[in-house]
Amino acid sequence: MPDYSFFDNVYDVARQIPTGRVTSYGAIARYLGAKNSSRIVGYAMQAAGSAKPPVPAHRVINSKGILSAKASFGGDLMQRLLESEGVKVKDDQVQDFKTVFWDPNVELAL
DNA sequence: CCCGTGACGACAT
DNA sequence: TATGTCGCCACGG
Repeated sequence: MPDYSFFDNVYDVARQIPTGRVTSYGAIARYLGAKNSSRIVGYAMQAAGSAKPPVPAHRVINSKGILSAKASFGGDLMQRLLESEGVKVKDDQVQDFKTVFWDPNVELAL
């Protein structure tokens, strides 16, 4: 087994995001007990492309519900993936964000 | 070991 | 309300 690190915790939570739902970096960070390390979560997601099994990084966005990572996916790929799962996106902003929002602190109800 | 980087978040103006 | 700045901490070089 590889060397586990904070990234692995992030990936583990991200993989539990149900289809058609999204969550925020801060929510994951908070779930991991590092609410002030929201940036680290985003940093981890950037490397998620090399993670296995693959992580649905397109379901992880910022607390504003904005596709801040869209640029990293390339073009409108991220938006298309979300819409493909039933998440409506308008101008890089998730519609009904509070409705599709999936909070690990609540759903996983530790 | 020290420095720079970053897909964020909260607060200050 | 909108824009700008600071803090935060893991990872790589």
